[in-house]
Amino acid sequence: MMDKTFEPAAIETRMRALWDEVQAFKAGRPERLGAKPYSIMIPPPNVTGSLHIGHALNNTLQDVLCRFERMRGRDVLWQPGMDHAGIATQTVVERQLQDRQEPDRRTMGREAFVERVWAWKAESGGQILDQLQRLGASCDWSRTRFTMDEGLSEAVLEAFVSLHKAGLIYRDKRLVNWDPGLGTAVSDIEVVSVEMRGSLWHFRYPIEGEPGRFITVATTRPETMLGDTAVAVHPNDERYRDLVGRHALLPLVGRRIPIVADAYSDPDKGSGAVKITPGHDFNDFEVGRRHALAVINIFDAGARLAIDGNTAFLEDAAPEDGVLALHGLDRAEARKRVVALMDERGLLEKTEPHTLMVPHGDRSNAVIEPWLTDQWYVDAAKLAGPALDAVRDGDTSFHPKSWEKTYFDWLENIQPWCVSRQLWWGHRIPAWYGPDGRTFVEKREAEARAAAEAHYGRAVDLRRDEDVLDTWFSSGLWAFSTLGWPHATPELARYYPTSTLVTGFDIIFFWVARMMMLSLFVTGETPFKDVYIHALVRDEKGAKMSKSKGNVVDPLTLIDDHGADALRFTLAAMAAQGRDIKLSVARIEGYKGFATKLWNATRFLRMNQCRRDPTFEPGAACEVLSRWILGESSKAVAEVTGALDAFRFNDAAAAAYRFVWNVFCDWFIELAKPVLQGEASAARTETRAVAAAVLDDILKLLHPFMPFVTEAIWGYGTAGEDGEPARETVLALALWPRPAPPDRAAEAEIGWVIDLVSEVRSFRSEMSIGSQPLALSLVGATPAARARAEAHRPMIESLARLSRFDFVDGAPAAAAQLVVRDTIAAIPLAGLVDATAERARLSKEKGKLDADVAKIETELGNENFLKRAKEEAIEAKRERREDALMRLGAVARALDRLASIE
RNA sequence: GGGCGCGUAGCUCAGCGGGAGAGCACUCCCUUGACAUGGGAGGGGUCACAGGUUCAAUCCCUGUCGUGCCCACCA
Repeated sequence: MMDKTFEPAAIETRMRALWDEVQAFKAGRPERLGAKPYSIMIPPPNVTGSLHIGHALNNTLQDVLCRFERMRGRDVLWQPGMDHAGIATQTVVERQLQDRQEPDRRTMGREAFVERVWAWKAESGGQILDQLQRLGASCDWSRTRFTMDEGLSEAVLEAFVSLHKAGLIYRDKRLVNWDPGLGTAVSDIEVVSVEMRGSLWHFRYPIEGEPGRFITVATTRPETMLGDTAVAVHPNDERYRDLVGRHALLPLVGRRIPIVADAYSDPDKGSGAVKITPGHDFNDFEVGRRHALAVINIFDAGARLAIDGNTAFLEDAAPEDGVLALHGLDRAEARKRVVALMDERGLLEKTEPHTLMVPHGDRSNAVIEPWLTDQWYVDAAKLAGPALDAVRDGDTSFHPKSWEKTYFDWLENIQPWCVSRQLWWGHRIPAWYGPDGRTFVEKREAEARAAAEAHYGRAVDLRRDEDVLDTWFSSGLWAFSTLGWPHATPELARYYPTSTLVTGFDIIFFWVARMMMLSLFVTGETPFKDVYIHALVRDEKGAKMSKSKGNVVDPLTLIDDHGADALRFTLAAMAAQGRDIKLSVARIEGYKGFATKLWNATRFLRMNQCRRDPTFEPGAACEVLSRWILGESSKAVAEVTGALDAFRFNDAAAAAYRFVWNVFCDWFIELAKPVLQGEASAARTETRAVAAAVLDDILKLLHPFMPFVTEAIWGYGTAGEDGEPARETVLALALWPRPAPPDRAAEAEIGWVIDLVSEVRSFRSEMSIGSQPLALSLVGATPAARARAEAHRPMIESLARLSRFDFVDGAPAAAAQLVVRDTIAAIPLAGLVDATAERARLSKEKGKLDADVAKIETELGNENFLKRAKEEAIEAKRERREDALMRLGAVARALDRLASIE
């Protein structure tokens, strides 16, 4: 027997053990090898990660799909795993070394440090996988992969080498986004612009050969002037026309720099003349290229001034006293000093307050410095073509479709992807350099040696590239590397391309687009058929939740407090929202109530011997109530199925909720009580079986959303009572119900009963009658109506709380009259309410009906409406008019009768 | 500067061409043997604003206002 109260925590632990025991989530179960595969690759969480609310949403939706497809009989692979998260993990371990006052990474050396990271992973990495299981994620946990494990590392090497051989990966020296905090290059999408308040300094640069004449340039970054190699003005700018081709003398540095005409310069900005620093500004770099300007790097890897002994800086320069003393200063300090020096020399024209967008590293939050270095790049523009075509041609579809525009816009304007990182934790780039700097890219050192030997004609010493790859490079291979690629495994053949990718829009660029590009290049196939993009869970201000802001809602706490099922149901029900979800705890509480409701309804059915009957055939049900609830159940099955097929998680959840609570519990169980609690009869036997059968369908419908409570109620492995057969399988592997056609006659009949009961309840409440029993008479009922009333008499008497229920020919005097479809029900007023109250009630109803009828009449009187509207629309309107008129007539007659009594 | 959203009941949000919905909150009634984590009945909305298309607009189009996000190389 079930526990009296619903305790999610206990159930969750037990069900996890059960699924584990029967290996419910294992892909490739022998009995399903003939079935169509369905596969989802989990967006691999960071190994350093712990479950946040975004993961909870993302994985709930994936789990809903996987459980749904599994119950439809598909062979489901939900591939789990983790990402090595280069920067995040290296940072965590470095911090740990610092906290424990151990030698830092440079002191311990690369090999020891990497070993240390592995040790950290073994000890405290990957807690998130257990947390996902607490959420109920039905991944095939036996297949868990890690981007740094052996197989995936091989895939990375293979992909890198073949991209290189195809000329799609190359090494280049150009400006990169340098993160001085982390000491590594990052890609452009890892840079976020932050609005900051700063100043705009106007500097005077003396014109060569014309003492006393200056050209004024405005800058937000005074310290970079040390690296200036030109001043640019617009070709059409009259003010400066005579200066083009001449030179300015860079103050403090004494460098002679040309004044060039370039359309990049905007006459309306600042002074119209702009200082050009090709070494530390992306635009200036381009200007420099057009005018063959020198590129001077004035910073070291930590963005400190590196000018002393800097040959590029010192060439053709004669730094003033004190300038070389700035060597080693941080950017911010250098800025102050440069401004002060310029001011002292009377070369600071003015300083204006200015707001500007400053690039920051998304991980480190350090100000990014454009810096000239050698890095590895992926030729993304070339890879983008097939990735664009795949979506344009519909091989891959986004849901909602509107995200395709975002995807197209980005790929159409894509820049080379910088994939090298100056870190130690990650996939080391398989490139070796010969004595002359020649590069050999091979999967293994031995192959590189062989290639080098072939090239040089002798064995030479090779030096391996120090850098590792961007974490997103290995994530980009995830769709197939997890299945064993580059080996032709049976899993690869069976589950790739995958079915659906579920992710948030914030990683369309980072991950989705790159998986598309890399998968298409490597496998020639689009990695997934459908991409479902869900909302981001944000805080109440619409900001991303983050630990540093302290605005996170911990899903594990929510699970502790309300149960995983309630959290999951809430997330699924809210999945429709556009781009923001503001999670409401009240809503979660509400859905916990839903799980409790299901629990208690089940208890009631068990108490009333509603057992599954294997011989029961739903199609052969005789009772109207049976046929009705079976029809309603079918409707719910169709709704939930259709909604899930279309990724409308919220509609699916709402349809299931409505059916279970508002139809099954509120009406079916209540209507069935007289039979269930009555004497033995064929009707009782049938009702019990029907109740059990519909409950089974309910458990199935809800299982994708609330796996724990439904599996617990399903009761696999627990003894059936009173000869009830034991379950053949766990619910997770049971088959999804198939809808049957609804029974219109039963629908009309039970609908009438429900309306009658509702009318009586409404009357009782409006008239403040309380709970005392009422006498009710059907007035002038047709034989059919009479038969119907008789058939359901026990239900009606019990739900409407009637002391008497009979039939009369004419309306009794001093009685309230209720209109129920085509029937009038009369309740004697004597001793209950006075005629005034009843007249008020009827008048109110009449008012509503009058307004309704008037509105419909107007529409039906409109010729254009009749001429142009759809047939169904007109017909529906006519039906509404008939119904309203009928009710209005009854109400009017009742009012007349009241008047005649008084 | 471009792009994409959103403005619907007190709150959080669904709906998106033909009768305005849910959860929570609120009011009233009900401890009837599944559930008071409950049951029943209610109140509450010119669906941001202004035009337009249509027989018909919360829903489609245009604009305005408010609000949020993404992208962008501006001194």
